[in-house]
Formats: sequence, C-alpha cells, structure tokens
Amino acid sequence: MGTYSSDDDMPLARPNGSLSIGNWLIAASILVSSSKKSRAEDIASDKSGPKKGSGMAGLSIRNGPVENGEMDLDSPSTNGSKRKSRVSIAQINYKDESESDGEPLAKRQRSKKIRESDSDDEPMVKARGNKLPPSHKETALPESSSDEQPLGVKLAKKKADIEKKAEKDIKVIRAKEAKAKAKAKATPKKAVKNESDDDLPLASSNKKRQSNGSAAKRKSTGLKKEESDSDAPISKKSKPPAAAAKGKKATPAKDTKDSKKGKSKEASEDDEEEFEWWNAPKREDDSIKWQNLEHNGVLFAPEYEPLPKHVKMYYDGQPVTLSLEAEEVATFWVAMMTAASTHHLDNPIFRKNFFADFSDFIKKYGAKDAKGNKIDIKSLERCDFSKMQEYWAAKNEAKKSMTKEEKAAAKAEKDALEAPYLHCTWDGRKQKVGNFRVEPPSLFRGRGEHPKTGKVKTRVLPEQITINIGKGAKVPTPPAGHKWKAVQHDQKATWLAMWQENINGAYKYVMLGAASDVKGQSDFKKFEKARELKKYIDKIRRDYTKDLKSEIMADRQRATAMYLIDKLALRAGNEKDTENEADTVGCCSLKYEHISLQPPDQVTFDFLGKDSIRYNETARVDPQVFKNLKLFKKPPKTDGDDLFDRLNTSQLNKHLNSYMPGLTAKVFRTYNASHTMSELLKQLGSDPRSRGTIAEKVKLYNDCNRKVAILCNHKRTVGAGHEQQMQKLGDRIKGLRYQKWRTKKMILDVEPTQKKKKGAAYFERDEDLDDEWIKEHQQFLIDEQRTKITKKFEKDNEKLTANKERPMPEKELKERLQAIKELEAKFKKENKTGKVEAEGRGPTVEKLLVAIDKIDERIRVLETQAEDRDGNKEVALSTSKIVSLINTPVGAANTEDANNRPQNYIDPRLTVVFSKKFDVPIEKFFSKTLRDKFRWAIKSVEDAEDWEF
DNA sequence: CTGGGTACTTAGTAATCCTAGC
DNA sequence: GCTAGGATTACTAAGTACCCAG
Repeated sequence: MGTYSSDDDMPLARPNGSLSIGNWLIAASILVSSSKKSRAEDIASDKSGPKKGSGMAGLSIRNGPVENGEMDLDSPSTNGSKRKSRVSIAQINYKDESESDGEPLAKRQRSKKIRESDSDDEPMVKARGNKLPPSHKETALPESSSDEQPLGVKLAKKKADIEKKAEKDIKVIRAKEAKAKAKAKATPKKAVKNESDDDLPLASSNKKRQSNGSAAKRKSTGLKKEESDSDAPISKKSKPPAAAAKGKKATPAKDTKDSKKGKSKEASEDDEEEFEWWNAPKREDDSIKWQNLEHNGVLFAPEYEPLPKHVKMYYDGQPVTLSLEAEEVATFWVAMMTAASTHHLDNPIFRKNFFADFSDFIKKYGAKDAKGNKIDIKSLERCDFSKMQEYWAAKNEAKKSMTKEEKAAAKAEKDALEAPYLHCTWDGRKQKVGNFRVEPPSLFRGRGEHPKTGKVKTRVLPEQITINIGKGAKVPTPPAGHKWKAVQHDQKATWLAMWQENINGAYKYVMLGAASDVKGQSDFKKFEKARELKKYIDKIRRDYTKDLKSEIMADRQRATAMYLIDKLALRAGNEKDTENEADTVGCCSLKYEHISLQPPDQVTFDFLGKDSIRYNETARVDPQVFKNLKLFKKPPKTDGDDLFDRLNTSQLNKHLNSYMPGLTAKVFRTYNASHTMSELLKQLGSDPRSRGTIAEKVKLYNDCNRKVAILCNHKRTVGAGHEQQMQKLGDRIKGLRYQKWRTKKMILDVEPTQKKKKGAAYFERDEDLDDEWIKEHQQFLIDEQRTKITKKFEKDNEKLTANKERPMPEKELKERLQAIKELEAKFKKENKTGKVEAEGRGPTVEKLLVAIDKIDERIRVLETQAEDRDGNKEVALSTSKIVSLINTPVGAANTEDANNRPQNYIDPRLTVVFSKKFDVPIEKFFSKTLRDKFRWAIKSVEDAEDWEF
C-alpha cells in the first residue's frame, strides 16, 4: 500500500525523503498481458522502430544546451544509425516540476530554468551540506498489510531494512576506524596475518587500493572487520618490502596455521607448492601481471574429415557433389539438426544468413551434379541434408556404443593431445589454462534477434593468432607450414593467445582457468571492491536522492539511473552497435518505449537485456523517481528515443569513480548481492532450523541464496520446463493412485466378500480419476510399453549382431508386441465392466494388500518430492510472478535452482563462513570446480568464523 | 567528447557426467 | 545393468570498462 506515498518530499527538511526505501525488488503487479506475449512477439514489438516525430529527429544534444528550434540537419532522422548510436530528440522542454511534488505533475510545470549544460558534474560534493537523513522512520516501510503481498514486496522490505542497516553499520565502522587510526598513529599495529603493504605509498593517486580485507580482521580486536587498510600493520613477519613487486617472492610467512610446508615458494618451477597469494603482500603495482610466462600455445580444431563419397546432399532430389569447403559448411548445418534444439534452424534470420554464406561457398568452391556439371543452389528449401544427417547420427551412435576399452583408448588419446596445453607456467607456477582450444568453425549462434545469427564462423588459422608469452620462453611452434600472426611479450596482459573472429570482429582470448591465481586474485579484488563500497554507499545514496531533484538535467538523469541500478540491479547499459548486434539495452540505454508509468508510483519495465533475456517487471519507485521518469519521457520524446538522453555509462562511471576509486556501475550488483546475502545469513542465526540437520541447513542457505537471486533479478527462473516437470510428477502420482485403485478392485475379484468387510467406500475411485483421464493414462501406459518393448528388441538384436549371430526377424518383434494388444484389451474390458481381474500368480487378498501398501509408500515418496518442489515452486512461482514470467525460449533449460546461483556476485567467503559456522561441509555448496575456483576464499577464512562481508 | 580498439567478466545453453530408481 | 533426469562442466556470446587518438 501506500508505502511511500506521502512523505514525499519536503525538500529541505528531509533531503532524502523517501528514498531509502528500497524496493530493490519489485512489487507486485505484473502486467499480465505483457508477460503473456510470446517471445517472438516481444521481439517483434521491440523492434518497432522509432517513429520519428516530424522532422526532429536525432539531434545530438547530448549534454549540451539546446535552443529551441535548433535542429541539426545532419543527424540522421532515425536512430537506426549504424554504429553505436543514441539519438536524442531535439528540444525538449526540460522545465518541469523539478522539485516539487505533491501536485499533479501536469500542472506543476513551473518553469524553472534548468541549465542544460553539461558541465555539471560538480554539484555532488557540495551537496553534502545537508543534514543527515532522519534515518529511519522514513525509510521504514509501513508494515501493515503486507501479508498478502507477494514475495517480492516482502523481500523488498527486507532489502530496505538491510539498506538501513548498512547505513548504520557503516557509521559504526567509521567510528571504529577513526579510533583505530588514531591509535595507529600512536602505536604500531598489531600483527596481521599478511603483511599488508599498507604502508606502502599507495600512491596518492587513486590506485585501487583495495583493502586487503580478509586479512586483518580476525585478529583485530575490532572485529568488525573492516579493512584496515589504512594503517599498516607491521606484521610480525618479515616484511616484504619491495619484494612484493616481484611477485615471485611470495611470503612464506603465513601466520600460524597453514604454514604448511614452510618453504618459500619461490619462483622455481617445479615447486609444486601451492602459492597462497591471499596471504602474500599486496603488490603496489598490479598492472604488470607477470614476469615470466611460458606456455604451449593453442590447440587447433581437427582438420575437416570429408564425408564418404556416397553421403551427399540432395538438391531437388538429385545428389550433389559439394566441394570440400562447401561440404564442411553443410555439415555445420547438419550438426545442428541432431541436437535437441532445432530451433535455430527454424529461425528465418538464421536460415537466411546460413544460406547466404553457404551459397558463397558453393559459388567459390563449387558444387556438381551426378554428371559432373556445375550446378546452382538457389534455395535452402530445396536442399535435402537428410542423408548427411543419417550418416552423422550413425556416427554418433557408433561412438556411443563403443566398448569400454575403446572409449578408454579414445579418451587416452584425447588426453594426450591436450596435455601440453592444459597448463602454463606463470611466474614459475603451474597454472591451469582455461580455453586453450581454438574455437572450431561452425555456424554462429547469436542470441535473440541477432542480425548475424547463422553465418559461418570460419576456421581460425595460425596466421590470425597472436601469441603473448614471456620474453625468455620458447615460442610455441605453429603447425607445420604456418606461422603466427605475431608474438608479443606484453606483461600487462593476462592472455596467452588471441585472435579475431570473422563475424563481428570480436576478440577471442585464451586465458587462464578460473582456478588460476590471476583469476582468483581478480575475483578477490572484485569482492574487496564491493566491500569497500560499503563505506561509501550511504553517502552515494544520499547524494543521488538529492540529485533526483537537481536542476541540471544531466545530474538528474544520472541520479535517476543510479537509483535504478542500485535498487533494481539493472546493468549499466553501454551503447551498442544497433545494426550488427541484437537490440538489447541496460540502464543507460533504456529507451522511451521500455518503461511505462502507472501513477502514483509504479513503473513497468519491459525490455530485452543481456542475452536478449526479457526484463519485464513492475516496480514501485520513489515518487521523485517517478516524476523524473515522466519528465524524461515528455514529448516530443517518443519511441526509439533514449530515456536518458544526457547520460551514458562513461559519465556515470566517471561520477562513481569520484566517490571511490574503481567504483563502477557493476560494483553495485556485487555489493548489493553480497551484502544482502550477508545480512540474510546473519539472520539465520535465530532460526531454529539452523540447528537442524545438514539438509535443513543447506536448504536455509539456499533459500537465502535464492532470495538474493530474486532481489538481484539475477538468474531467471522457472520456465516451461519446470512447469512441465511438475505436471509430470503430478501425473505420476495420479498414475500410482490409479494403480492402487486397480489393485483394490483386484481384491474384489479374488474375494468379492471384501466389499462388505472393507466397506464400499474403500473401493471407490478417487474423484479426480475420471474416465477421460484414465483413458488417457491407459494410452500413455500402452505407448510406454510399446516403446519399451521395441527398444528392448532393437537392443537385443544389436547384441546379436555384435556377436555375429543372426538377428531376430521382425516377426519376433510382432510377437512381443502382442502383449500390448492384450494390455489394450484388458483396459478396454476393465473400462467396460468396471472390474479388474487380479494379476500375478496366485493372487490373494494379503498379497494384494501388501501391493497396495507398496504403492502407498511410493505415493508418499513422490508426494514428498513434489512438496519439496512445491517449496521451491513457492519461490519459483513468486519469482516468476515478480519477474513476471520472463519467457523462456522454447527448449531452454531451466537454470536457476539452488546451485548455480549468483555465483558471480556473492562473495564466496560468505558461503565458507556459513559452512564453518553451521558446520556444513563446503561440498554441499560448491562443486569441485567451484571449490577450486574459490580456493582463496576457502583458505583465507578457514578459521575466521567472524569474517564479514 | 567520440569512436575504435582492447581486455576481461558475466551468463545462457549445449554437452557430458553422475546417480537414484527401476 | 540401464536409463531418465538432474548436476556439472564446456563452450562461447554478450556484456562492462577503459584507453587513446583525433
């Protein structure tokens, strides 16, 4: 309800008015209609180009003043411009209701002059003057009737609370910090686990000094963890002065515990010792990534193996002999026919692009008919790849049915081939390489409505590959007869090899695997940065809340965008090349048509975001945000125009950077996800279930995880697949109940007197088992049996063939299928007479009763399972409600579930701490690879139950 | 700025592995 | 043993961010 309503803004008095209310999440109402649209429709509608209002089109006024009537004749009149384009409309009357509020927007318009100038970034700082916000009452959400509210709303409230708390917490932290600092001045610090280089100059600049968080905390009395960066602990251990820079000398010094083998891990290569960089001193200059780098280059895709002569494509029914090159392209197409997902092949754009490229190959390399005459391939529809496909399928089949030994041999061969590329040596340490394989040629599968989807991604030659390697290292030998495009020794780059792909000219890099030190370090850095944001978030929020009313349009837009990014976890929204990429947006690139406003304070977003995933949600926003959005949509703006015509991601990030070095829009996602998770986990302490079984605890954790996922609208949910599964489960249960009923009837068949004994009711059929359903179910059972028998038959035959025996004739199959006929007849009879003949040998009432018990048991099991899922469904459902059914593309797998959640945003140390604190093995949360990837997190807070985000 | 170029993270989906339940 | 379906991994597309020259 009226959550935010009134307090709106009394401008001066409460500068931040209602802002901190965070409904990160969105409230409820979803536009049913939109959520129902099919994906295709969405896309179609999204497509609708901008309608250009009369002559005024894209005037590029991006941050500049606009005079009325001025029009830029050059600018394109549509925003279909090719490159990264953003078109804004000319003269918009920005006067508006800047600050005010309560009144109807319409009438407000007092013309305040708003300078349109761009210059204004400044205000921020000075904005500061105001009094602090009355922190909470205003932030609190009215509790009221929330009961019925959708999960999202409740979560929103939670988020609001968390935000509030964040503000408070930070004050505490600051106070502590201040104290500590003061103390530090006076006395040297106590030892800290790693010697942080804090005292190092740290360059005045804003070098990113990420606090070395993890360290300090536990020992410090303060406990509250904060990164002490400010002062340098003089660790007890050796101090690593400049050494750090060198990377190599890692410090042996770890404190107490894990000083496993104490030798210093030198750069010496064979040292298998694990390098615990998280215990090593920070380097002051991390732009140099390595001193020495050795690796064996890349593994190329295998050569194309031509099809046997008799396997051909047919055109208009005639066999075609394709040139090798063209044949290979055809196989790319064929390869996609087999997969369960034909959907690409049905996509008209995909077909068109494929065919255009295929034709080119044919033109260039040729295709002949049976007589050897050159032929023209004019249409994809007339191409018949079925023979090729059969061959392909057979080959796959053969592979599958290899014997164990054969499979093992194949694997051994493959391993041997890969072995040299698996690892590299990075400053003397062996590190796993991530994608050492050069991407093989194939058809480009651009997502969403990508204009180039279906085009041929060509084979990459050594001549296109640049190698990055240490100066002293041996340069990998390119395949015989070839050479590398270039070999460089860039110590600031972390990639080992690079090339550009032919479709979009995108760069492809061979980098280290997720479990490597460099990747771990940057992950660590990412989370430390997010933790650091904690210290600034309150001010940032206060400022943008204030700027929501700025008279400077650019500032107001920026503040509004920040609000959305912070509360709704929108992505930054860089500009994109509208012509050669799918048309998707993020915050800064939202367009007029992507939001619609429902007074008094609801905004519905409907756009395609990253990966063309639809974001369709309705959120309740701060009234000022609502007003701003309305203002930003004011005529003459119309479809196709940028909502934030005076803002782009660089400006936004530049502004953010002024608060904290290294702060960018994406940090908000990390911060909000991790921080929220942290708070949720904390609250778990008071939940009795947190003292329950492992399974219960895991579930609790997963629930938190799930909430965060929802809050961030991170991973999407459910989808048709899930629903279907539920359905299936339900049907299985129903089927069992049907069998139970049949079994009961059998009792009557054996001993009619039981009817009296047990009472007629006992033999009644469940109500929902109506005739129609039963018929259907019977059919299902019959079909199931049939396929089973057929399959078995085929299998048996295969075995016989393999043993060189003669296969059974079709007749045998027929005979076996006879059983189906009987089954059919039996059902028919049952349906007619309402009786069921007892099955099995020597059926007795006792035996039947036992059977019934067994069925009951199974029903119970399934029901529990269903309930389990129901719990999930609860979330899933709500999620889908909140998220408003992001349509899952057909056939799309249903991702999101307890496991693969916001893995990229939640600090793994939170999970580790939870695991320790509640005594749940970490394996329950992280799979093997994840444990490897998060080794740093696991080890660094191993004995620090009190580590906090 | 702007636009091109580059490096690196995030994320959907396909392929493969694994396991519970016949 | 076999298989369906969930879990995990592999692959690579699609973002973000930042730098620099004009």
